[in-house]
Amino acid sequence: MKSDRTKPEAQPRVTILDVARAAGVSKSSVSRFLDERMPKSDSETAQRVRQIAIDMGYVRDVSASSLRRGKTGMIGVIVPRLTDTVMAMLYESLAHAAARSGQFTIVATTEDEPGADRRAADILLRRGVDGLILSTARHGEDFTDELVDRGVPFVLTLRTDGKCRSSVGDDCLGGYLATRHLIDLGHRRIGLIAGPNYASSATGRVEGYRKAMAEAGLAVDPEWIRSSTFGIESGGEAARQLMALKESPSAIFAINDNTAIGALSALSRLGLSVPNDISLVGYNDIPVVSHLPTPLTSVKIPFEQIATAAFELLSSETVSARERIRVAMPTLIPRSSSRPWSEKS
Amino acid sequence: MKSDRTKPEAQPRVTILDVARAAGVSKSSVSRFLDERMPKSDSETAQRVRQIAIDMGYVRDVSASSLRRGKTGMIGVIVPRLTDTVMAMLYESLAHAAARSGQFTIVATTEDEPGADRRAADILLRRGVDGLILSTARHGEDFTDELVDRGVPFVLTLRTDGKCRSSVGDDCLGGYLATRHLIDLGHRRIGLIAGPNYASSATGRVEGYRKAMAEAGLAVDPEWIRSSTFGIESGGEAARQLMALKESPSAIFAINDNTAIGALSALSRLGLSVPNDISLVGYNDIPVVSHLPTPLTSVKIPFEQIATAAFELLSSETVSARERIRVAMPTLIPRSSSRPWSEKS
DNA sequence: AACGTTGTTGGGAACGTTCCCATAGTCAAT
DNA sequence: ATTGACTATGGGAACGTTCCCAACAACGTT
Repeated sequence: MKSDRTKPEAQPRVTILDVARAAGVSKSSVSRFLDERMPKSDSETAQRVRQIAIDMGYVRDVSASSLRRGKTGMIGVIVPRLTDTVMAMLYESLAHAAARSGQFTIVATTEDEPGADRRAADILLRRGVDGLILSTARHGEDFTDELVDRGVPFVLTLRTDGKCRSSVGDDCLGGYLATRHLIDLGHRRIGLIAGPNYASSATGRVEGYRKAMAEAGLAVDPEWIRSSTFGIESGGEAARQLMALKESPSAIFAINDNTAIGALSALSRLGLSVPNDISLVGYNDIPVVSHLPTPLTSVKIPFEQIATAAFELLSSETVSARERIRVAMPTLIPRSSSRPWSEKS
Repeated sequence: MKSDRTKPEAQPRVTILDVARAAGVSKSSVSRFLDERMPKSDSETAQRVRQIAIDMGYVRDVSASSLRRGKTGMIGVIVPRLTDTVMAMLYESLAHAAARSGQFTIVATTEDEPGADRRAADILLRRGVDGLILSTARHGEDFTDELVDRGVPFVLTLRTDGKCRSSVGDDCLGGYLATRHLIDLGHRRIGLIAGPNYASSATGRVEGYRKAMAEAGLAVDPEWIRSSTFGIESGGEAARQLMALKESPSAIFAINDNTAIGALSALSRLGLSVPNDISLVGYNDIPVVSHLPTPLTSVKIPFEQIATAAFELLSSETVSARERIRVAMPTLIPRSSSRPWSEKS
């Protein structure tokens, strides 16, 4: 009970006034010298004052600064959940990008529930964020209109609505690359574990799939396309359905790594081997998939690049229609889960 | 180019003064009526003023409020990384717990690098957090002393240094349960993929392992214990080393699910089947492990409970020595990766 | 009727910073 | 020497809220 290792009394704060007094200049000057927004100012005194501030242990009070400036330097990020590694990767990249421009991100989650993004945005805006980055865009929702009306700067990422400023991966290309890879390996009957159709990331990849199939002159049986919720369980269910078809596919392209993992598990439980009996390709290249017993072929998304572009879009005053949606190129990473196929086997 | 869907001019803010004017009372009264910290106040006028505030779309300016109150209502959380699902689960639980007490969490990551927690704490403190929750405690580091000196309230979580306020899982019990489970199944030679010895979570589980082995009268060959970095790759390497022993183990307890996944992969590549040739138990019960081709037996940690306790510790003025370290009970979740063993096979 | 006790109210001064503006200083060109 | 055009400086007023305190009202007790 005697020496509780927390909470002695806090030291009194060193203010800009203390620094001013110590340096023999006015608070206004100190404020100017310490203003990170104007790069020049390195006169004789400026440097001296800055050094004194450091020596005295001065740290700017963000509350006071934000109050006066009308900006907090915080950007709100909305993701479905952080326990989805893809979203965690995105968020970490966004946090890095923010730090690079002297800003800071705070995050709120929606669990992918329909109305939750509005609530999340509200919480973040109450906290005083200067802008929002949303990865929860849904086709046919007017939530973004509300943000526009309120004058809140925002950018969509990973998923776009096709209208608002967005920084996304080229999902169509990614879907094409994945499917094309399987076609090149000799597969003809390729199943698709699609995503929910409210997400542009999912529909884009489906589009890429169709494009690759069409280009190869392969007809797509509608039965080959099964939707999912992006979840592992859901991917397993879709895989089971695909394998229950009279002419089951020899390869499956899963809309993301989660559904691919679910599929892997379901296939294994059906006594099917990946890649001997069936090839499998995922999407996102989350760390775990390269370390599975059968390392998964997947499509890598350049998150850092997407995050950087998102911040550029967020901070630019106006953006031409052409540049409103920034698209980053994905890369296919071939691994053991996909292998050549010949029809006779 | 014409209708850029972001940035019209922002509306002028509704202040407490506007509300006061509209309601015909003083700003002081409005401030009091809207103060969430005092629950009582529901006089006639109080309710009327509150309603007017809502109708006018008033939202409190956190910067001004924080400046005056000297508190921001933000708690900083430091984790190694969010792309580790365990840490993401922890953070989400902490975020929930914070929301329940009207607070908000912001997060910074360290990548588990030695000095990075100090930097992360600095960033968060500059942002004005009222306190810190650290999951990066290391044995034999004096970083926490610095926080104590500066008068910053903080709590350790998941990992403890044994001195400061902490909210952790009972790692010794968890390690015991996992090992005991394998012993009960008939295993006698049980390998351990330990963690880095700077983390109390890892050393606690090792302790539990030793306890269970000792209790069963089983000698522990030092060769059976391999350290790791908590990473997938590292778990695979440890598993390979274990299986290279002249008398290789019939079961492996991995310090966390990541190393278990790495082990699973390595074993599979050695042509060994889990659980037929060897049993495997992980720790943390991250979502993916229950959906692997061989669902993994794991130990579940009550994150919500740990998060709640962390906030209680953070906000309580004084804490008796006995209650300084709060310990939550883990639960073993048996799945297919562990099965009975008899020596003759 | 005078007294404390309790509760509610509004005026005004903080909180620490930034920004506007007026003043003073420097230099070059007239 | 006077003007003009800059640049560096400090005083003071914001920013929106909370908190202190004094004023007042309402009540029951002596």
